[in-house]
Amino acid sequence: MTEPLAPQFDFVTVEREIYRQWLDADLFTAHAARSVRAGGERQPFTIVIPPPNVTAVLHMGHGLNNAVQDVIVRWRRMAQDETLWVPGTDHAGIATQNVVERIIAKEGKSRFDLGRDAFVERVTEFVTETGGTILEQLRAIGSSCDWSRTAYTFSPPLSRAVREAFVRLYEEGFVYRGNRVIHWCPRCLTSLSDEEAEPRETSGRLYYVTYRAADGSDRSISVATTRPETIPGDVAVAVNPADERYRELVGTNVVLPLVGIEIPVIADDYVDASFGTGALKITPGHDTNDFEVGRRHSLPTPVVIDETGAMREVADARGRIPGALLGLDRFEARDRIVEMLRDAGALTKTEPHQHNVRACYRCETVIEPRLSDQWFVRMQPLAEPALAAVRDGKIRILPERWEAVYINWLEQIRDWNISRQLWWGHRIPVWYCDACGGEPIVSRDDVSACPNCGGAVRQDEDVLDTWFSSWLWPLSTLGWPDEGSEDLESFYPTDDLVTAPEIIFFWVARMIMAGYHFAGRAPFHTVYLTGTVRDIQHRKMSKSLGNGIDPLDVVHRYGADALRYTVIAGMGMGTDLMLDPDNLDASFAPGRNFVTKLWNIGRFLLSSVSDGDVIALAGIAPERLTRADEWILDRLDAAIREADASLGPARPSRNERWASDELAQGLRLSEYVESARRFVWNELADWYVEAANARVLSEGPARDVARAVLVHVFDQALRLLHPVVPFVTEALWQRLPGRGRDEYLARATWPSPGAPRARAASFELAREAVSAIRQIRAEYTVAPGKNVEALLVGRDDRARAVLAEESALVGRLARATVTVGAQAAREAVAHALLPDGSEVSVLLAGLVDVAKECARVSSDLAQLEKQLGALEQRLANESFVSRARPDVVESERKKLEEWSARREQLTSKKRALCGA
RNA sequence: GGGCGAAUAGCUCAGUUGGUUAGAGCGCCUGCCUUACACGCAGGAUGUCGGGGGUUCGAGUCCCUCUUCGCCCA
Repeated sequence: MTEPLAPQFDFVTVEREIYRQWLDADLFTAHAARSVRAGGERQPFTIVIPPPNVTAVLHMGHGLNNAVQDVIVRWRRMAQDETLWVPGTDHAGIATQNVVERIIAKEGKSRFDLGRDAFVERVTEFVTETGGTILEQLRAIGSSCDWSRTAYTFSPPLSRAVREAFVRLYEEGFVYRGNRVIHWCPRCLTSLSDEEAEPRETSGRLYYVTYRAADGSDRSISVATTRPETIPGDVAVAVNPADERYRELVGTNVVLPLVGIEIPVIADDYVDASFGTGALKITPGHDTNDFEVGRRHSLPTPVVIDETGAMREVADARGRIPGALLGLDRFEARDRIVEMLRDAGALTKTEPHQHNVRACYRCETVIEPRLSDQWFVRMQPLAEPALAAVRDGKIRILPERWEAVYINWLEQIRDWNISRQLWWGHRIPVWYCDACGGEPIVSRDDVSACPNCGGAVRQDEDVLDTWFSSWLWPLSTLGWPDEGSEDLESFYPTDDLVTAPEIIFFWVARMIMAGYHFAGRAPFHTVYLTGTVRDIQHRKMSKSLGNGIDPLDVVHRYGADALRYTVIAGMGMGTDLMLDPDNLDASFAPGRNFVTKLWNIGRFLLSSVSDGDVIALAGIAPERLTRADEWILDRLDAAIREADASLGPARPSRNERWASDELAQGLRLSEYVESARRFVWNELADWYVEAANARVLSEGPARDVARAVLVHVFDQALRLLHPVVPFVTEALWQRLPGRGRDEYLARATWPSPGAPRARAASFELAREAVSAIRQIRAEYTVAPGKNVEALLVGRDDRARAVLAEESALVGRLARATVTVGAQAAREAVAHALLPDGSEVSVLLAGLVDVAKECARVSSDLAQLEKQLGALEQRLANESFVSRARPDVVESERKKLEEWSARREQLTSKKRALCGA
């Protein structure tokens, strides 16, 4: 009927072919009209992708993150939700600009040589040519995104959303222009947000500098600083008001060394009396904290370092920089000023000092805090609903421990600097009229003339922080600000957000704020934070360390399914994933082995049912099922239940709020995978396929039943596994008997468990008998091909009946000729006692070693005695019996009964074998 | 300096509200190329659950403390 399957799963060909089929059948496109929110029949389920940078190429982090999303999305699609996974990319302002600047630097040019328009044109070209590579790569790992909805943060519709958000926030008073000390990258020549200026542990030096009193007395005050080059910008020396040492100096003036200017000694609580000398130099132009102190004391704010990091009298700083320092880079200036201070006798000592220095998150250049005009968003009012959402269980963060981090940050949130002195990004929609010099004109539409005087206007030179477009992503990709957008109505709020913990502040928290502010609702109900991919030494994989693994390399070697299986099965919730870049075979063995196993099961199973029709299981009368059939159907149901329990619930059962018992449930992907794996491998392949084989190969009605069960169970198993290994399951499923041409597993219904099966449990006795015989065979190293004789003695009538009915099966699986008797054999045999008390004896002519058997029984008995002793003691304990839960006591009593019976059996066996 | 978390088999990790003899994958040992699968089959070994103290009839699980490691914020 069908061609036999290839001996090896040709994933290269098959994966390409299957993905093309999915696209041709348009399986990933969501239909807004089908969502219940738009009057349709289906629950919507939506994930928006964390948009990778438009210039990015796929790395393991993406591989992991998108595998997780695809598992969830495919599960919900099969569960018949109207499922939408929105793909897209981020224009990544600073990152992309840096990439293109590096390219033109090779041509010997800077962006200033090209000019703004030509540079932006150049970046646009670059992005058009190379951008979107990563989206192609996502297909190679099987991502089932709705490609018809591919979004880009710099596209016209999303740019419109950005403008709308900015203007609305301005109108509402949340956006303002402020003159503040911000983080400045002297290489990128832009300001950065608090989050973009990342702390780096650095070994520096602490310099102790003496500031002499201005009254000519010999009094002085020594300050400790890590940045002596900022001394020319000092406006005060601050001490703690409670600090006795300096009390009498407060209110007097000291002289700024090398500069000669007089500055006051002030008292401020900010100063930590225990750090350094307890006296702090205050440089409001170049330190955020000092800026606040300066403001409290109405001090001036001289700026002595320019935008490139060079010493210059930039503002309010006339006469402050000694000639020898003028024009020097800040680090050269540091060395120079240290020498000068030493020469002047003002440097009392230096000592090594570990501290955190902020660095640009894009180029690692040390940040220079700098006073400048920037646009800010007032965050505290926006943070309140975002804080409440997590506290009230409208949004859950998994693993839960990240909730504390989120809450902690939001509780002390600071205003967000959103302007960047870059060229690549959304230009700030603010215009200035120099003629009338009035209020800035903030507008949704481009402004060409001043609305007041009709004069010329110029647009603000700055662009917006990339994250100012990212925080709108769940809204803007669905059509916001167009309130009538079908997608917005049908798919917003979305469901899960899957991302890395590093961007909780950059992105996750801000999206929640934007969701509440602009749409009045949380953008999603679940935040799932993945772990980090690390190498064998637990170092984060990174380009610079060269310890990365290219996911596409893995796809070429072992297939996308193997990659997906390995990362999903290997990553518990929130735990890091360790992979060895130098040993891909070992790292991806779990996935590769499993996919191969699945393929081989399919190959065997499909070839054995390929001739003639297979009856649907529903057409088989229940009484025709064997005990093995019922057992595997029962195990299947158990696997389905476990998978459901590990994955779900998909959404809060009550509207928009998680019940406390649901808060931490679900999305345990590794547990789901393990349930499905165990079923397919350890139950279906290891037992049922072996057990059913004889019937499948036979002629007659038993064959029909076995085939029906086999096909049904495999069909369901493939459904269960499809989200994690979509390609191989789709390829096998389409070959199952009775499949039509245009049926796809990707759209098949998710399995649901059936009613309990009474006889299923009794099959365990047969399995235990087989295992017991196999164990004896292994212990006596009986050649695998050699048949043995085994006698099974049931503990009671029921066990005897089961063993009698299954004796042929037991014999076949254990390579034994099985007799079911009423009494244990007396000859020299190897014995085993099954958990229920039934006995197995294997006759081994000439092989049985009585001493060995005696030793085995004795050790079993000793073990049992020990446990039984503990049990008896527990039950003899009055307070246990009276205080433990009754069901616990009951089960302990039952156990005592069983174990005692077992002890009797073992004791009599021991007597027979060991003599005495 | 403030906050959070982790420590369970050689490695990576499960172990839900305290209640069977603490599990899985990989690795390891023994025997098998038994015509679906050696990327496999059968069997096996391995844990004072980081140390100490406490609560409890009962602790890997709860509390305190110490040690080590990690993360976030300053």
